[in-house]
Amino acid sequence: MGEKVSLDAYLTNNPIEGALFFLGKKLSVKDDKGVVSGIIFETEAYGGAEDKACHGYGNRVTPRNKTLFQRGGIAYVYFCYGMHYLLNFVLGPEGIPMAVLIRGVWITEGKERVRERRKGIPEKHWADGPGKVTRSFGINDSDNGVSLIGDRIWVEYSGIVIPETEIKTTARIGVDYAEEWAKKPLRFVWEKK
DNA sequence: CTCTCGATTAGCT
DNA sequence: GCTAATCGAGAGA
Repeated sequence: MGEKVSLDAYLTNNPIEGALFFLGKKLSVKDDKGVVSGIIFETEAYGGAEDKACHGYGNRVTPRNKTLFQRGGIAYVYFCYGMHYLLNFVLGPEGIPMAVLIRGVWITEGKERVRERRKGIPEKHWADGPGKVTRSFGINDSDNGVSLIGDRIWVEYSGIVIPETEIKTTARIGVDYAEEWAKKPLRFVWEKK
């Protein structure tokens, strides 16, 4: 079992640094039936207040996004498209809206549990999208604001060091409305060779 | 109060 | 590649 990622890693004020940092790390979520874990392979960087694709754009605080303005090290979970929960890791000091969207995870532990939750879906597609990640891990709005260094959700060092050549950088997905921010290269995918 | 649309997914053509 | 599914947040009246 790897060392748990401590609070310091979440307090960066650079969302790109955060998004790259969490690639290759191991995410775990525990409930009364056990633990599901997996390696994060796709992330996107959001924030701060200038990012038109970020829910905290212009420092606009609303009931939904207030978690995003809290200090890093907690989960920002929100409901989207009427049917999906999306998981983010909040970054930075209090007052600055920054986060990493967790878009893809390779499930490594608790597979029986995920097989049940993702019934009928091939393993390859269990968690290869942000809404699929939350379904595989059983995350919902009750996890909004939960610590990422706690007993429910946590992240560990996996021992993996990803060669820079295996990290693909692209524009973020689904943010076409964000004008010039829609095209910025803030999505990071580990394409394992 | 009303209306629009979204940090998506799965299934079909 | 195309689109139905599905509903709450947020903005404006």
